[in-house]
Parts: sequence; C-alpha cells; structure tokens
Amino acid sequence: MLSIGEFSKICEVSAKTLRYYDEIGLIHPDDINPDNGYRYYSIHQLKNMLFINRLKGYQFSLDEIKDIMETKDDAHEERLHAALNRKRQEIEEQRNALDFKLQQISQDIFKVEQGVHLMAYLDQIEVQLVDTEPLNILYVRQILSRDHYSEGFGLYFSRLYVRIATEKLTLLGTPMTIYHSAEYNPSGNDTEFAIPIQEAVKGTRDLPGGLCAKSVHKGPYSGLTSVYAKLREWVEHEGYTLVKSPYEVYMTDPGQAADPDAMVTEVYFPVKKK
Amino acid sequence: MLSIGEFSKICEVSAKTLRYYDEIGLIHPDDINPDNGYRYYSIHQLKNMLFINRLKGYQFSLDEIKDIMETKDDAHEERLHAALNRKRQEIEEQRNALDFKLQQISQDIFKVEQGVHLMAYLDQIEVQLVDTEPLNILYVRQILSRDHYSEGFGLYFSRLYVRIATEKLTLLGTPMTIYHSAEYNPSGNDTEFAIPIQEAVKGTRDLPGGLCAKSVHKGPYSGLTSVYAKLREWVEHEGYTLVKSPYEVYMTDPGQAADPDAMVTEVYFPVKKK
DNA sequence: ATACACATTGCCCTAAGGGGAAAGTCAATC
DNA sequence: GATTGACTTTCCCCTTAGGGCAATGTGTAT
Repeated sequence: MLSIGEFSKICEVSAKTLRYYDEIGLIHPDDINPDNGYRYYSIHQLKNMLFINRLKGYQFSLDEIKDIMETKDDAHEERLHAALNRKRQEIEEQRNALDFKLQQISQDIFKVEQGVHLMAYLDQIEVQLVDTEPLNILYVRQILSRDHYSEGFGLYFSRLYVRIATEKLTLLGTPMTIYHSAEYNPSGNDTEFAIPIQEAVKGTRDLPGGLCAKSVHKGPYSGLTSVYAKLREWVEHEGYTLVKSPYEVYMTDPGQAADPDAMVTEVYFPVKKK
Repeated sequence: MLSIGEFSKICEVSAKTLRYYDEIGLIHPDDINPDNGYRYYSIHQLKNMLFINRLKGYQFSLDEIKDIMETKDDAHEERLHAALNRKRQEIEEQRNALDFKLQQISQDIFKVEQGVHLMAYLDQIEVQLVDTEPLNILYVRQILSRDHYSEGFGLYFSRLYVRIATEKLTLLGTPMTIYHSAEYNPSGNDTEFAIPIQEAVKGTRDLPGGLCAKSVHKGPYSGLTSVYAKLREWVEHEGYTLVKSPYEVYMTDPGQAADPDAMVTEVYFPVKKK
C-alpha cells in the first residue's frame, strides 16, 4: 500500500487533490487506517487516476467523470463513447472560436499600431430614420437560449419555407427575426422568426409599419451586437424611444451564405419622438 | 442619463455585472443619486463598456482590464499593444493545445470503438532492470516551473553545448535531465541539465552508476508522464526503492526533432532491492 | 391610491482545488 | 528511549466573475 504522498508522486497529482477527490467520492483510498485516518492507496488505483487525468484533459468536469466511472461494465463503454464524442465536438467548437478570436485580435493589434482606437468603428456605423410599410408575416415564436440560436435559426426558417412551398404562398421579402425580450437575458430570449408573404392565412399576423431607426450591417452576425448598441445609443441621443420590438431583416440568405463577410443584415428599431 | 437597466440593455451586460464592475472599480456610473443610491450611466460610457467586453473576449481578467484602462494616455497604447500581443500568443498556444487534444481524443474514441481500454497502453510499457556505468557530466542545475520547461530546455542545453564547443571538450553521449524534486510540485521543479563528457573540468560532476529500472519511450514528451507512472508502479510492485533522482536521456536531439513521433527518450530510475 | 416595474443592499453559491495553521503520527537517528 | 524532521490529518479561508434570491425602497402609469 502507498501513502498519499507516494501515490501523489506516482500520479503527479497533489495530495490536496487526492483528498479532495476522496471527499467528493471520485477516488476513495483502498484503505484507511481507522486509528489515525491515514489514507492508503493500492497500486491498482494508478490506472484509474491516470484515466481521470485523461478525462480532465478533455475538459470533463469531475462530476461528469464520476458519472462515467460509476457506470457499470455493460453500459460503460457505450456511455464513454458518447461522452467522448460530445467532448470532441465541444473542443472543436472551442478551437474554432479561438481561431476567430485570433483573427479578431490580430486586426485589433493592427488597429492599435495604426493609432486607431479599437472601438472607433462604432462611430462609423450609420443610422438613418426611415418609415416602414406594414407587412403581413408568417411567423413562429420561440424562447431560444444563446447556445441554440444558430440551430433554431435554420430549423424555424426552414419550417416556414416548407409551409410557403407546400401551401403555394407568395413570398414578399427576405426572412426576419423579431426580438421580443426587452431585456438582455442570457438564459433565453423570446424570438420570433418571420417571413413576409401575401396571403393572410393561419399563422400570419400583421407587422405594423412606422418610424424606425435603421442600420445596415455587413459581415458575420457576431458584429451585430455593436450595431444594436449603436442604434440604442442613437435613439437615446436623438431623443427617441423604442416603441416596439426591434427586428432584423436578412438580405442575404442566412442559411446559405458562403462568405460571412458578404452577409447583409438590416436592423430596425421602431421609435417615436420622446 | 440612463438607468442601470437601460444601460444594461444597450451593452447587453446584466445589471448585476454592472453593479459588480462598479464595486471593483472597473466602471463607475457617471452619476449616483445620493438619496436612493440609483446608478446613472451616460451614453459615453457605452464605448468603454464595449471595450471591456472586447478585452474579456480575449481572456483578459477583470484586473488586467482595469490596469489597462487606468493607464494614462501616453502609456496607454503601448501597454495595450503589449498586452494584446501577449494574449494573442496565449490564445495561439491554447489553440495548439486544443488541436493536440483533438488528435488525442480521436485516437481514444477509436480505441473505445475497438473495445480497448483507454489506459491499456500502460500495460504495454516495458521495464527492464539494467546496470549503468558511472558518467562524468557537465551540468547546470535550475528550478524550473512547468510553464518554462521547454524554453529552459533549449536554453540550458545550448549553453552547455557552447561550453563544450568553445573549450573543445569531448562529448560522450546525448543530453540528459535529472529530476531532483522528489515530489510533484506544480510551481517549480529542481532540474539538472547535463551532458556526459570526458574531461573533468569545472562544472562537471560524477553521476554514479548502478542498478536502474529503465524504460524506453518513443513519441512526444507529453507521453512521459505515463512512463514515469509505470516505472514507479513497477518499482513498487517488484519490491525495489528509488535511491537517487530519476533521469532522462534524450537519444534524439530534443531541439531538432522534426517528427515528435520519432523521438526516443530513455527514463532511468536508480533503485535497490528493498 | 394602487399596481407594477425597477432599484438597492445583503447573503449564500458556484469548480477545483491552493495556502496555511494547529495538531497528531511515522521512521530514522542520536 | 528520546528527539527530530518529514509526513499526515482536519479545519478554515481564498480564488473568478458574477447568479439567485430575499427584503426593502422607489418611479411611473393608471
């Protein structure tokens, strides 16, 4: 049997960590001296410990690891397989996110070298005041969390398109999204997916027209945050108030855009003078 | 002036977060009503808030962001530039680490599909008992933290090689590292870089020979952890004890290996029978 | 006047341990 | 046998960047 210090060296894991794992039930020592509480590990536990470390490296939480290790033999492999595949996908997404950040930070470094403030582009965003016509829209309304935005996006629009095709409805514009959640809510937003059509069938409603502050955004959706900020700033600064939910109109097909830099999105804020 | 709720919507940052940033001094509201403590933000603070969000996206801690924002105008850009470059490098390293994890997890998924335990390779690591000859080594000993391992690696070995070259000493083997830190210590390990030479000049010492448990490892250094674990397991299991510091011998040049899979490292554990 | 949305502070919670204190224990040496 | 120094135990507080909830106070619209 090995003392906690010896086992700690073998696994290259601190004794503190081993005590913590004992506490949360991830790995209990094989034996505990009842007199003094000393923990003793057997050499067979090494493989388990290294397994835990491997999974930790794949960003499993200790809870997830515990679940996997507690799953009995027959279901174990299946479960592990599923979990690994899931994590692989997560890691891949993270890597892509980092790739994007790398591009962005490189651009920002360039900006700093040119003596331009990182946020200077905010002043470049143009806002116009426009009067919109009322529209008849085919819609579906959903609470969507940030994580499932892009999936929901494809899903709900394609459902609407299916209806338009099967019921031979007449398209009158490009797809749009209306954001009903007034507040910023990280857990989920009340979102309406809509497409303007001619016929007033079931599942359509009237989107009233009126005065709007409008900005046109070119590029990937991640840049929209700033456009929203800018619009709200403009509305505030010019003495207007938001009177209805803001909405976006996708001039380029959101599903099929090859180059994200070529995507064009219009953002509308229905307003009135304060 | 904007209430905390309005400002929160504009920035897409929760009110809680704004209060927290006020508390830690990252962004104070422009005005606070002394009667009721209500916070009021001005629209000019939007740019600052978005700047904070941008830096947060680059994985700056709030403390770092605060430092950057408190730096005054003349030093500000220089500091930001340095910080951004540093973060870019960090992000790049993270991305590379994720790339490596992706490869590894894919291999592990394959193993699971083949019905092989992830840690089965541990049983494949072979350990032999050998008798080593004493060596005369030119050395330099250093406390090195994990993070600076690879840099230290190149640096200290090249210093040794420079001495060998300038003083025309006679090389007797490939470079090696001796690990004097008995315990696993994440903050820094006592490490000796050494190269066996013939002449007993200043800066050399005798590395005594004797009985050793030895494993040969092929592949990148990241796989060495398991070799160490295996060796310790073997030593324990066969009833030996470690009598001196373990060391590694790099059969392939650690600086110049093109393909990490082709790298060969020998690990020695000086032991005696218990 | 009432209702309701919004604001405040305060307290506890997170994940995965790290740092350190006070006290008990082990093995080896004098 | 005694002492020393290394090792172990538990206990408590600390970390990041806020989230959740409660009790309470305030602003505005009806």
